[in-house]
Amino acid sequence: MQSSREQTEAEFLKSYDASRYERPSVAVDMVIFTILDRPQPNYRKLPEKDLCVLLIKRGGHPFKDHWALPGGFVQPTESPDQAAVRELAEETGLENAYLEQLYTWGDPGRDPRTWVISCSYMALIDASRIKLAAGDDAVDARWFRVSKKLKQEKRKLTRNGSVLKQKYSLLLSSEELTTETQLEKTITKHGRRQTEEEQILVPGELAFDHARMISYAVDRLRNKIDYTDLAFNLMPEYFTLTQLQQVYETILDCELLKANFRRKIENKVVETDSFTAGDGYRPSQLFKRSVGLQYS
Amino acid sequence: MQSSREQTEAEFLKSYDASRYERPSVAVDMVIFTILDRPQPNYRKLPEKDLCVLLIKRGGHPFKDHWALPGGFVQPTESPDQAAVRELAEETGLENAYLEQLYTWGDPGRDPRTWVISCSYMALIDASRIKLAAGDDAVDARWFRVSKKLKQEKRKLTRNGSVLKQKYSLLLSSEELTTETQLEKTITKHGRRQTEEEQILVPGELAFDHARMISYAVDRLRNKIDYTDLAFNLMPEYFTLTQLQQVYETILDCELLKANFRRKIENKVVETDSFTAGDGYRPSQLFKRSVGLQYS
DNA sequence: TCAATAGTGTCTTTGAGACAATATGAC
DNA sequence: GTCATATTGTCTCAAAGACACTATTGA
Repeated sequence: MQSSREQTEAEFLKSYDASRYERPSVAVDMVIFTILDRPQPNYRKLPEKDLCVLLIKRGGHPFKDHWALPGGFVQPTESPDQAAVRELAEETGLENAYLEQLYTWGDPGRDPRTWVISCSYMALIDASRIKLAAGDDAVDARWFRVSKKLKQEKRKLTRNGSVLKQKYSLLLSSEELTTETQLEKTITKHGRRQTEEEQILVPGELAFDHARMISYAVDRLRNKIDYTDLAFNLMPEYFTLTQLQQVYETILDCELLKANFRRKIENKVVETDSFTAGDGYRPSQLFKRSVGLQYS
Repeated sequence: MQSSREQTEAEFLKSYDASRYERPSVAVDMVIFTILDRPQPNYRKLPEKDLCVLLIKRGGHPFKDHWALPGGFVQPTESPDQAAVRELAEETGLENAYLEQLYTWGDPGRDPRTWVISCSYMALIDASRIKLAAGDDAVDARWFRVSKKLKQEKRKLTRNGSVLKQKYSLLLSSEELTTETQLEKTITKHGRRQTEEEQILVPGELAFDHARMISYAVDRLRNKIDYTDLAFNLMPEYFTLTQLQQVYETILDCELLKANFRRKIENKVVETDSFTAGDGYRPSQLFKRSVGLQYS
């Protein structure tokens, strides 16, 4: 195989013409999620949780002073996956967080400078492990609360199928800025075919198409949390079952019944001998993730 | 926003430096699936079904004369998604098949010519609509039967977690060539963290890393067929429930019970007045996909 | 009649969801 | 005791799975 490839170098060089075509820059953009406690005014109450995403304030053009996802260009010596690991480490100092490739975006014109194709990744990190060195390398980095809500839904029958249009509001907020992006998801059934598409109706103040990337990541997280163990990546090593439930509730944006939730996750966790204390109410047992031989 | 971006052109140009970095070529590779009847020797028996993938024989280096996924480079005027639509049309003549982005691969050295990052897509087409104009543009194109099977499984407990190693065999076969690729999937649980990885143990005769792309696509198809309506994209407009069940069985590589299957899909299909005839056994009612307002 | 597939009924088991009841520590 | 949360038990309902039975065609 090797030898036959080197045999006719003329042809090899001919196919090398591909390198004369125009090439895009390829970037990775990191949607880094964590769960943070909301400052709770009422004493001796459980703190509420928020799903948060890490954004940085851009120092240079384009979109100077706008908030954007952390990321960077893929180097010739690394794969996009490796670039994502590197960017995550540079941004948060974490070497081994959960990381998942999401989608590769490349609408012409998504970057006003030049042709850039971007591969988005989702990272899940445990907030207790990270100390946001704000201004790490002279950039502002902040956690923004994320809330994606369905605002409107329209169903229509067409000649040979049907259309479902859903309007969503994606709200990102920190102490410095609150910005809303309005998106429309269109699910079309035409004959046997079903297609799905999400468009930006009203862009917010985020740089590039990063609001859409965040929206996509929220969807993925919501969908996968039910049938995977993704949630544990957002937990500290020891946690109470109520804390775990709060993480599910925050991500799914709905309330769950305690008894049912515990049944559902009972074989994914192991109890420990430790308990919480000093909270003004009954102590709660601490659990760890099960390290057993079940996989999901 | 626009004005502030044009304000300090000096800075704009500075960030434009990104274009001086080395850039990769970006390609799309198409995993085009269909279901084909296996030639059935026994008369008046239902034909068995095979999951098939479209491969083309490469005319040029590298991997000259090896079989490969159809695909091509993304142009500056289009997104990867649009490139996938274009490539699918060029290869099959189909304008509106089901198409889904799968994964973006970019291991350095995956293409011996130069730095190429490739975005893989899965397409599902109804074999009854396609007439493989073999040698369309002077390339051989063939359907290869796909079979991915678990060969071995090892579970091990580690200090702070566990490891599951699964060996798979991916068999691709047509009249011209049968080739096997052996893959190993490693699922590691370490503390709260769960990671998954698939490596090639023994490469087959396919070009580039295309065997891994096919393996990934088969996994995706198997996972999604349970909770989506993907299967209908592989069906003709009118079909019997047994044919639909065969498609599920072929993809999942297991047998299903008729009564249960019918209950599961009864609200996804609509009956018609037509029946099959002349098969040597009881006629079967033909169904269409439901065009109702349910979505999945 | 038989071979082969089409189509339906029902029992059991499993799991999701709803709700109720009891327990415990700080104050 | 009260407040707020922790923890467990049980009932119902729906879906999944297993299995058995009847129906219809061509030969």
